[in-house]
Amino acid sequence: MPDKRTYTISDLAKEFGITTRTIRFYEEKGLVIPRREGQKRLFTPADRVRIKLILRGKRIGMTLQECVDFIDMYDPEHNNEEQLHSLINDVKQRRERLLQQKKDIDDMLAGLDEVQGLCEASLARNYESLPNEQD
Amino acid sequence: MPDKRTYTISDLAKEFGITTRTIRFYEEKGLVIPRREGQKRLFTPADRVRIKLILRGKRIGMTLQECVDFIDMYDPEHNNEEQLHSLINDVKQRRERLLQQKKDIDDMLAGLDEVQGLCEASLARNYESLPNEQD
DNA sequence: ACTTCCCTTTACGTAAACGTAAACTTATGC
DNA sequence: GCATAAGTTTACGTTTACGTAAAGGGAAGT
Repeated sequence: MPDKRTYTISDLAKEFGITTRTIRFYEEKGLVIPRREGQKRLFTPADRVRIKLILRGKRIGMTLQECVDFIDMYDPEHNNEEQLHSLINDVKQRRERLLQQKKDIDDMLAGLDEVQGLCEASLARNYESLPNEQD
Repeated sequence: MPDKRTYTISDLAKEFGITTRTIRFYEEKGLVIPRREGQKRLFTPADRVRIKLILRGKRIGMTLQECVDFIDMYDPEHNNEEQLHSLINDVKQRRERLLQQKKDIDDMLAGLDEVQGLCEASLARNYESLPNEQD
């Protein structure tokens, strides 16, 4: 049977390290649509996943709208051939951008290695020129 | 001899696909400090590289300030041991974040593959059910 | 001299993504 | 019965990263 668990707003806020305000803001934007129990919001596991995906997108610099667009590629509202080709095209562009980002990251990681190397070398030189127990 | 080439603001704007306003904004923020010839800005290759690095940082969602901080890790203002250790620590945290981002990207790429697969399968099914020349 | 560019400064405007405060309701513990 | 905690709505504030005029200077072409 399907997962019937529900979450309160602060459950999710705590889990993801965001504020309740943020989650309400996402609802305002239509990013999540929790049910209500009286006035209180009740989030489903599906909502939870959406938030997770949004935060993932944000980590690599996507706007909220881009996050939504990305997520929406999954649930198929693509009935006709036209839409399918369009979607494939979107996928292609997304992929290229992601690959560029990956390249950027690798370049930066290489930079970090270099910096760290210089630092450690500099520290080693310091110790060398200082008296130690073997003296 | 060092590269003595210079660039105008629109040279760089064109090269990087940004507006002159953006470059002036970066100067306002101290991100680049071009020389002046009269009133006009003259950018050096070093400025050009800085802009390039800034744009790279932005592509993976860094703020301008984070870009600057990142770039500044290269030119060593780290004299004493204290600063060196601090810098190494920064490097460590940066690296972890970059690795997380890389993981996020790989997850998304996998998602894209899946979506594309579904699209193509759907398209294939369409052709299957349509009359063709062999009929 | 006049237009056409490219450059400049100053300054107000804007979209995104929340932060923050105020004012109020609803269940829970003591 | 009253405080405390967690929830709610409404609404104005804030930061970042520029966009977009407005108003003008200086050189180059015709």
